[in-house]
Amino acid sequence: MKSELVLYNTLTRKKELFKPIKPPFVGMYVCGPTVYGDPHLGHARPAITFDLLFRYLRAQGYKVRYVRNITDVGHLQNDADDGEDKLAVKARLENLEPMEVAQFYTDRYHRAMDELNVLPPSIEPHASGHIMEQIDLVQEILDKGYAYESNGSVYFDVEKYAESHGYGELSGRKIDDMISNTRDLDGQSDKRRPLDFALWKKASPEHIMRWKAPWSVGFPGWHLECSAMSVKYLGEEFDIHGGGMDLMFPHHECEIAQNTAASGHGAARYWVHNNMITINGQKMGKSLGNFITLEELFSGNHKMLVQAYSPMVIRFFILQAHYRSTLDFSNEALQAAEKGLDRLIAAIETIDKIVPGERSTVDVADLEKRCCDAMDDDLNSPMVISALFDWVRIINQLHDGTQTISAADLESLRGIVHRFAFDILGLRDDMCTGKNDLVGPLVEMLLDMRQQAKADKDWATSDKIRDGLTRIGIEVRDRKDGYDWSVK
RNA sequence: GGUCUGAUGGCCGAGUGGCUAGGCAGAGGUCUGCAAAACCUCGUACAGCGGUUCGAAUCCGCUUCAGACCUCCA
Repeated sequence: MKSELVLYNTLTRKKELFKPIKPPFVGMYVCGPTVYGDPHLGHARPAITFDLLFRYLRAQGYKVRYVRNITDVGHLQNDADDGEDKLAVKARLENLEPMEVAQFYTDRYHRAMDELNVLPPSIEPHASGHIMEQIDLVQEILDKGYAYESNGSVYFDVEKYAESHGYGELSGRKIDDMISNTRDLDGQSDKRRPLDFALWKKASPEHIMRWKAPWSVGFPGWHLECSAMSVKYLGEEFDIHGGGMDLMFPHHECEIAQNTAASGHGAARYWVHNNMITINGQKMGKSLGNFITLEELFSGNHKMLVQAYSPMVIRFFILQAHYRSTLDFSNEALQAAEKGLDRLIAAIETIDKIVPGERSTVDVADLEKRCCDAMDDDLNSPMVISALFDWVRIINQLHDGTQTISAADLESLRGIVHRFAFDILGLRDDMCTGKNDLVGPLVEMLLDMRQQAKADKDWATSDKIRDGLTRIGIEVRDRKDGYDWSVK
């Protein structure tokens, strides 16, 4: 296993050579969705980013345990006012059991991920199934003196913690700035200081998701689950922690503080953060009302969309940008991605039609090197795609006979392209879905008839067959010595 | 207000001291019965102003603009 992979570590703000704690094993934790709404375009970015990392690590021979949680409890809607749970609010509105809501959206999330060809994680723990672990962690932090109980709730004592540890290191914040910036006049809070965050909240009477703990009947704070579950499944120290950049503060910062308070050190070595998707230059968000769900994207059913975009187009679109850059959404950009993807997939299919020659006029090893180098350089998927496109041209030239390739090189070309396009980038060839055993011979019979018509200069018949096939979604491409066809 | 990013050709998007990113769109050509596809050729893009340098889109400073986080968010 060659490991030249370099990852940008938010913790050090540098690209670092990735060295697992215990090779060949790699532990990776990624913040998953809060299942109180439909999965949207924003969910696709981290899912695909870390799917790419997961796939690449596996391709490198690592045995990866990938943990991605489901948040089905515990994200307070508003720390200051009613302290109600997002899921509970949604449940009351829809008159459903909270778990029913969570299950519904979890299923929809899974379906969308499946369509995007995002591999399921090794473990997908639910916050609601790990209340005990979270209570234990709160107790540990209390025992270490970094938390205090107040009226049935437990808060993390940020200032005390900051005396001996760095709070704000991940997000690059200074505690003094934070103190001077957080002058909330919230007199009702049980918190001693505004910076403190909840580890356990006492449930108000109308709060329906609640568990018994030593301090009160209540529910865990919203940073706790990731601390508890990552350590439970990956150990007190593990390799990679991922998530969206917006989670850097306060979520991940608090996570580090919780782990450090309990065990003396942070849990993750490499913190990897994907950037956001923007719409017209603006972040997509619930409050902005400009978010597009994945289902709307796949169906085209949204006022901002001029057409439907297939899951693979979305995936390809996302992979065409580096994960740490913002990616601006537009119909134009998505349409460009769609056409590019079609051309790429068509070329990959063309590989199988290339007739090998005596010797190669092309350097297949160069493609592999470019792809590997790009992936090793902090998962530079746009560079991988760029290399593949250079080879789209070469593949077409090989097919046309302006270049030649030996049988051995052809086999290795096929292997490299499939490995990077399908196994690592996770693209799926869904262009030949219609090419089954029944349709194929039928189409070819028609096209043979068309060849005969062309030979007879019977253009009327020839065009009738072509137009008819085009109408039902079969594209015919004439060649000097015959034809190619594909299902659009 | 504080902290931090970013500004690349018509659009999307890599790169980051000297050597073509790539895709989409556009122009011309080859091929073709026509068309499509494919292939070939084509764009003097790096927000502005200074500075460092033999040389800067790439480093430094300032200016302008945009965005993110500080509150739930992927």
